[in-house]
Amino acid sequence: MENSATSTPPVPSTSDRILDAAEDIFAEKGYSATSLGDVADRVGIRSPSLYNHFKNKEALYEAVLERLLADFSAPLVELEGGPLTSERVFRWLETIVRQHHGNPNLARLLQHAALSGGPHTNELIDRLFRPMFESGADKIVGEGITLIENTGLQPWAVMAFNNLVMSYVTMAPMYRDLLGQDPFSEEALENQLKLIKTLLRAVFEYKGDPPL
Amino acid sequence: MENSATSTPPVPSTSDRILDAAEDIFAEKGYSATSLGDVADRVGIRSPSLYNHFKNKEALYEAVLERLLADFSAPLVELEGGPLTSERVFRWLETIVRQHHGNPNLARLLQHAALSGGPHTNELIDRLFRPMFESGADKIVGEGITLIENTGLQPWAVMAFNNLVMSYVTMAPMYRDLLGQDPFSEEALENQLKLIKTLLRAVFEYKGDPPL
DNA sequence: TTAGGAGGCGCGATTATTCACATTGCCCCC
DNA sequence: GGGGGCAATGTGAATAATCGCGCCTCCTAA
Repeated sequence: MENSATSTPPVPSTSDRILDAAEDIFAEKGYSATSLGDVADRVGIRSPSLYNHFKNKEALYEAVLERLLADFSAPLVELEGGPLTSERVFRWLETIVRQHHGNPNLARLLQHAALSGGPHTNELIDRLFRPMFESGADKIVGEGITLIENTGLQPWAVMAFNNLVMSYVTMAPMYRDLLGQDPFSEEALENQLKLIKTLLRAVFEYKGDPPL
Repeated sequence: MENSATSTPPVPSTSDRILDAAEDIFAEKGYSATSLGDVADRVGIRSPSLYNHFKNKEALYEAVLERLLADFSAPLVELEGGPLTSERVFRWLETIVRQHHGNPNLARLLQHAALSGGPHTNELIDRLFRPMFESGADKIVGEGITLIENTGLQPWAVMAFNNLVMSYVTMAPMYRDLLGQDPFSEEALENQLKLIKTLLRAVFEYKGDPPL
């Protein structure tokens, strides 16, 4: 009871510290290039001690995935249901942007999985993206969105906006180099939100098919 | 002289076959997770034989990068210079889309580099993206593009459209699963081009800042 | 006293790299 | 034309490092 509700950081357990370290390293190097020695080093223990907390490397990876998926799913459920106004869509995108901005590791892990495979890749894709195509997110209609409605590009557009958000964090070093700004600063967040908002607005307001 | 100009495939040299195999595997697994044994296996030789053609693993990686950069730079130089009309911008984007569609390996390698580092990462970023910010591609003005002009988001928009293109191929497995279509089919290419064209048109025509 | 958790040791597999060696094709000179 | 180098290119064996992982011992807190 000495560390349950005393101060703000409640002294994370060893298991949690292992999860934290593993998440960072898996996200950086991908599953197969990650060595348990590196994970143990960051925690400050020896690699055989990891086996007191997780069955093996794959189980550790699985636990990392599970925790990330839980963290990212939570704030999105409250946005489900109800009519899909343009404002709702933007709030949904803004939530996702802020999530990935706060913790880039899920996007990085997913990108590694998409490139190289690794355990549970299909399950990861399923649990992250199926909801978007089932709970109505692909039915963005009712406000006169000419862009998507009659071109059959709805799912493509959904994927595109998602990629826009996720590739921003997986390509963070590029942004750092080329824009000369910490891509995870508050200022950069605002810029990305402004751009996405503008793009989204352009899409919602765009009508017709004038000659290019 | 017996195989100089006989048939269409001019019997690639061993070095070229090594480059082909290495490119695929580096692009899939990234630098550190790629084993020279895998490369040699795909070529059909033993791994020590690789050292007859390349000094070491890093030199092989370097050669792969060099060849890819040369291939991708070539079709883009002819689009440089001249006034930046919306049509030019779209043709430029279309060229990039078709390039990455034809060979996804550069995008994949760059994504690995952005995530995990590896040799020559900074040089790779430089040579791929600096031209876009120097030769005038960031000065998309003159047609009344309200979106970009006065918001300071120009480079952000350039990066966004690039990410749109590149993340499509790095996320190809996702597209295959979720859209139920081979992401590298002609049909998928047309869909992606249509979406990008539409987005770009929306951006070019969008003016003003009505309330969201 | 007891059980959980950390460390030390080490096995077996894989990796990049080196080296000694076999084989091949080619040029040159007798 | 035959044969002696010779460079190019392949091979298997060997090395040192690293990896995942199992085993066993010891410490310590309840």
